[in-house]
This record gives sequence, structure tokens and C-alpha cells, in this order.
Amino acid sequence: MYHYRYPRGALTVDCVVFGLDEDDLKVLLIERDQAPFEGKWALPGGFVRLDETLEAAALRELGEETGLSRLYLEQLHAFSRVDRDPRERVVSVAFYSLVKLGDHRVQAATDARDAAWFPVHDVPTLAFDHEEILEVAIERLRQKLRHEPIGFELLPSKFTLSQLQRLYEIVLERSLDKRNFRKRVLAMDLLIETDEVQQDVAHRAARLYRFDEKKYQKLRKAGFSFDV
Amino acid sequence: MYHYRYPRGALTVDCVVFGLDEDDLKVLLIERDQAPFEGKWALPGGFVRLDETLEAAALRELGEETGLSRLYLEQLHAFSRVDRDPRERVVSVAFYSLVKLGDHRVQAATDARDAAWFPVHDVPTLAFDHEEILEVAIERLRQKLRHEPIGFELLPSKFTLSQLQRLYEIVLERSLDKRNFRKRVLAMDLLIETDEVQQDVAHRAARLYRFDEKKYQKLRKAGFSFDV
DNA sequence: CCAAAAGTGTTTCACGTACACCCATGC
DNA sequence: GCATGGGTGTACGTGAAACACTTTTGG
Repeated sequence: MYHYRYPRGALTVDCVVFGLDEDDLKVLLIERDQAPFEGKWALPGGFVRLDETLEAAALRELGEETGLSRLYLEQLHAFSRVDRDPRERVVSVAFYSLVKLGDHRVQAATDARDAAWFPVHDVPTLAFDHEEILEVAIERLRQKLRHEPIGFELLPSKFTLSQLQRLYEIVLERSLDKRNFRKRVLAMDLLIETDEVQQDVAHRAARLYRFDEKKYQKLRKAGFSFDV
Repeated sequence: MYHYRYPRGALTVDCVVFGLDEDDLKVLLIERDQAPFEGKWALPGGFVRLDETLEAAALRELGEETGLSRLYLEQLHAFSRVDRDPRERVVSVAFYSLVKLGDHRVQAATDARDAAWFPVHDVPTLAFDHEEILEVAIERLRQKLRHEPIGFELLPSKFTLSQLQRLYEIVLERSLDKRNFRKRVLAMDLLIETDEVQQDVAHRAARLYRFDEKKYQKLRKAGFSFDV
């Protein structure tokens, strides 16, 4: 048992993990196998330990609950409604994360019966205030995508311009002009044209590109802004 | 005494309060009168209670330590380095706040020997990781100012266009063209021209404007973006 | 009348946007 | 040969940026 002079709330992290498939932006949810909200779907997350940062806790929980690792992770917001957890006072710091869907086969683990991807606009009723967290995360992702080239985190490392465009259309929820999109995205000069093309498609194969991560980091350190 | 099965860290809030005077962006600091860092300057802040949200805690602490109230407040980031507090594990959620300097006479109170405004680029050595928090806050303020009309929170409710321009120049740290600035800021159509002019100036008195808060809220709800 | 800041328009250039057709490939 | 998506250029309009002088007021 641990003793304190004043009462203390608990501190958790919750992760909104985004992935992209052919036609949807997806979010990773787990089905809880413990009270409260046993059997309900929820964002992966859990308690923060004393010897780890919030970021480390988020990564650890994701590994434990879903098997995910090595992913883009960014702090979103702290949620602190007094009654957001029925057990006791719990403040949660939410993160959002972008993963390449193909790379990761998620699997339920600790604290979870199951883990699965849901279209962000078609999720079941969620535990706690997780629906609110999800909404905030979607909005933030949209904002971020407009101003920084982070979309690549959602795509395989080699991708076609059409895949990239589809990504923007799905996240921003509007259609974009193909020629203008290609002009802008090539003009920012952060794509490397590979000498490979798509395989196994029933039509003309598209050229594959890679994101120039190094160049981007250099520009970013030099204080740059993008706005796709 | 309070007992828990697992050890718990403490949770605090810290506030970066910005104000603007003639020639500087200022930040409000308090001189601590308790260990740790007794006698050092720090951001105002303190422990979060179980029956209040983080936002409420931030407002309460600001009131207690500095006498400030009714101000623009926004969550910044959670800071969680394991050793950021020498006593024990403390995670802090930082906020930033904008106040109209003229309106507020700050006064030291609870936990503080003194409270004072410092130019953001000329602060003493700060307690904890507060210098890092301040840097993040400045950067965030800059970003926000570029995309949303929040600068008015730093000015008296009636202000001249030159004051507004000076605000942008000070925060963004670059000079702006007077005519282009006036065009842009008037074009967004959120300023109300009053029939008053500056008083007691040793030159031609400038017209005073007010920010059209109601109109702005309407546009914002309709999903709008600005970019000054 | 001088100092100090207020106020005001035009031109130029870059970039966003709208828009339609031919090409390569697999079946 | 046909279906499917890949790939390409131009014209137009809007908005950002550069730029300098006159006006008003107080001292």
C-alpha cells in the first residue's frame, strides 16, 4: 500500500491509432475484458507508471494491447472531466498515432478480448469519454495534415501519387483535382521517384514514390512550413 | 492519509500567462517561497484537486497566486519527464493564457513571494522544466496567432490598428508592411470601427477599433479559417 | 513649422483553381 | 478492343507583396 497526505487521482494515457485502407480512415479499438465497461469497445490505453513518461506509457500500452510498435505518436490533449471514469478520478492524456496498415497485424492482448479496426465515422458506442477523444483526434489530424507532410505515415513506404491523393481526400473529406494535387505535392520537392511501378494491377501500373524523410527533417529544423 | 494499491504520481497545472506592453511580449512569473526551488522564479501553477478539471485548476491557481481572473486560457501540452520535479514524480499539464496588461494589476499571493512580468526572451533561470514549457508556449502562441484572431486578447478592448500591428510584429518577430497589414485585417471584417480616437498623444490621434467577438464566434461555428 | 505617427492605392507576381484528353496495361 | 486508372498543360483570377507620399495633430 502507498500512502499520501492528499488524495490523488489516477493518470492514464489513451491512444487514437489511425490507419488507412482502400476506402476509409480507420481507428484501432479494443474490446475491454475488465470492468468498467467490460465488453465495450474503447481506445487502447492504460495507467501511467512512475518511471515512464507519458509517451513511453502510450507506446508500452500499444505494444501490450495490440502488438503495435515503431509508430508515429503525438500528444493530443489531456481530458479531465471529473466523472469521466466511474471508478474514481482519472485524468487521461490522449495521443494520436499513425500506422501503415499493411505493416501491422494487430492482436488483442493484455486487458483486451479483441482488437479491431473501425471506420472512424462508424464506431460502436465507446467506453468513457472516448468518443469525444476520437472526435478531437480526427479534427487534429485534419489540421496537421493540412500543414505538415505527415500523411506518409499512413502509407506503405513506397506509394503512388493516387494513393497519396486518396489519403488526403479521405482525411479531409473532400475531393481534390488530380493535376493540381500532383503539381503541389511534387513542387514541395519531398518525394523521391523510384524506378519501380505498381505490381499486379489490371491497368497501367503507377510509378512508386518514397517520402524524403531526411530532407524533410532538415527543412523542418531550418524552420519551414508546408501547407498541402 | 490516503492509501492506494499502486504508487501514484502527483498532477499539477502550470500556466504561461502572456501579456503585451509597448515593446515586449511578457510572461508572468512568480517567485517561489517554498521548496523546492525556493526563491527561484517559476510559472504560476499548482496541484490539481480531485473535484476540478485541469482548466478549473489552472484558473484557480492563477487567481490564488496572481489575482488574475476572466482570461483566455488554452491547454498547451503535458510535460512528464520522470525527474522534472526533484521531490517525486509529477506530471504537469501546461496552459497558456492571454491577458490585457492594462486590466490586471498582478499581486503575489499563496505560495509566492512576488509576481512580476518579464520579457519572454529575458527571463531568469526558471524552476523545474519551466523554461522548456515557456519555449513551447511561445511557439504555440505564434502558430495560433497566424491562424486565428486571438491577438485581441492581448490588447485593450479598444485599440488602434498600429497597436494591433505592433502585436503581430512582436509575437511573430518580424516587421510587417503597414498598408498590407491594414488591408488584410480589415478584409477579414471582424473589426468594428468606433467613433473614438486615441487620447493624449503628441501627434495625430488614431481611430480606435473593437474586435467583433460575436461575429467571430458565428463564423467559427460555421467552420472557418483565418490566417492573418 | 516641425516632429510624429496616421492613413491611403496601385502594380506586380506567384500561386491556387478550373478544366479534358491521350496513354499504358491487363484481361 | 475495351475497361481502368495513369499521366499531363494551360488559361484565368485572386490574393500576397512591394512600394512612398500626404494628412493630421500637438508642441
